[in-house]
Amino acid sequence: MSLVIYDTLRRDKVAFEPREPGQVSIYVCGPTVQAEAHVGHGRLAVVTDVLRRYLAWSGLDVTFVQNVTDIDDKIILRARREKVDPAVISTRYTRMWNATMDRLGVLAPDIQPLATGHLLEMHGLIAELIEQDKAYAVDGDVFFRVRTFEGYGKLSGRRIDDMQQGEDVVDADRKEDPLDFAMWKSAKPGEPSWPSPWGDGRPGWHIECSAMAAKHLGEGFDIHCGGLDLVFPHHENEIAQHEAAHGGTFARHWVHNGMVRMGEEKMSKSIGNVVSLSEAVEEWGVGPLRLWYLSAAHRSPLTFDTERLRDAAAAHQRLTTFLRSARRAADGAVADESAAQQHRDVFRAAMDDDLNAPQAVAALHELVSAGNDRLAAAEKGDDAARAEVAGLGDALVDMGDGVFGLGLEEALADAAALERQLEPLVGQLLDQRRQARADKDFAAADRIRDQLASAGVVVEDRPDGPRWYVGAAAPE
RNA sequence: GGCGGGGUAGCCAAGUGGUAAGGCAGGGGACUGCAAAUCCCCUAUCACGGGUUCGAUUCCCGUCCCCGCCUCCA
Repeated sequence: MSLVIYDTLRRDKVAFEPREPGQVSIYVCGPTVQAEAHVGHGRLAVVTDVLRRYLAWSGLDVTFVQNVTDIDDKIILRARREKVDPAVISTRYTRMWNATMDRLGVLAPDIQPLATGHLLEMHGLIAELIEQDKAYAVDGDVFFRVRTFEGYGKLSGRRIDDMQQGEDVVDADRKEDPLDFAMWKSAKPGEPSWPSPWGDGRPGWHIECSAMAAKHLGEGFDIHCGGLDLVFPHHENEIAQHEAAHGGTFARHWVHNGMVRMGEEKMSKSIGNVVSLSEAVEEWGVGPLRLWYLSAAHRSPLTFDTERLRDAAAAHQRLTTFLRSARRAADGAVADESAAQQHRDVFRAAMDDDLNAPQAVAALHELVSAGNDRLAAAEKGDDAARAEVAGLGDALVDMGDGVFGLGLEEALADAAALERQLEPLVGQLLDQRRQARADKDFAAADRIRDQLASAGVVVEDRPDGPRWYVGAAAPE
């Protein structure tokens, strides 16, 4: 493992050094469960999933924590609109989030802590900060005294005095300083609240992550992930809360993913240009969608549009087609592990270099090119070629599915199940077609082929006879 | 205004001080009854202007343009 990764705090690529050799702890800021996940959330999910898979693939033992923010202004607003309890909203969207993640092929977190389940931990942290005079309570609200933390701004590269203060600072009348932020918000009529030493209320947004990350991963855990748009103020405040209270280092590495754009704009709920993640998975399929996510470096912006998704789908098909051909041509041959060594090395080098997914995907394509080159020989029964093709296919699955979660093997298995069902029907049609071709009635033969194609059955005429399979339905 | 990230072929996108991966699309050829799959071949003076250097797309300075954060946001 010699991963080098860009660390937002140090503003540079740095060698990844886990706190404990061989073990990695990752905390990811999860969703505020107030609406369906959109394609932007999917990027966070895939980037962190690939990071996690890659570390595990490299032999490390990964503990992955992603929280759920289940209490917040927007949840309350939505509940009020729908005239239901806020917990109904948070429960609904937590379930939807998890279901969508599952369909996206994202591994479930080892721990998925809820904000409302960690109020005691938050209270402890807040009390500690008050004790140290780094926070103060005013009429049931508790604010963090930003100017007492000298490291404030180190993550986002801001100097406190440069910060522009908008005219509409929330709670300006009660804050000592407009920069201060709420850790505990006093109960408002009609809002859910919990008891606390400072009166009934609910937690501020930032406190939950400080408290839950420390509780589940301990101080100085390895990697904190989130969207680039959370750097300030959310992550900055997480650091301030933890480090002001305990000293030390909150997280060793900060990894942020870039935004998804629609055209030239960020995809964002407030702009209202969001595309539902579950609909995107439905429309494009897991593999193509994930390949699209991996088509740009993880910090770069990535644009969502039909043409790019189509490109990704075509590229994905190239991988699947090779795997199908390789499996068939290998015909049970013992894989030649060395066949893919070079491609594994390139893949690993690319991933080690700041998770350079575009380059790693290129390595997969080069593997496919090498495999395609040997396919003809393998199909003719050349034993060495069969072993090579088998080895390349295995390596493609190992990297493409194991690290990138492309679901290549699964797609083939799904197709195979359909093929078994369709066998009698397709067999009969192909018999008719064989007869038509023998009679030189190519119009009839082509009609049959077209009919099968419209049902997703692809027919290829080979020197040794027709071959067919259920192809991925190409989205239009 | 402050901070940060970018401008590479028709599109997407890596990358390097010694004339630039990969995918998609396109063109030509092989194979095919025609296709499909596959193979071979073709398609970039790296935003602009200076500078450093034997040599810069890659380093430095400037200019133009784009995007993100600075308020909720993955």
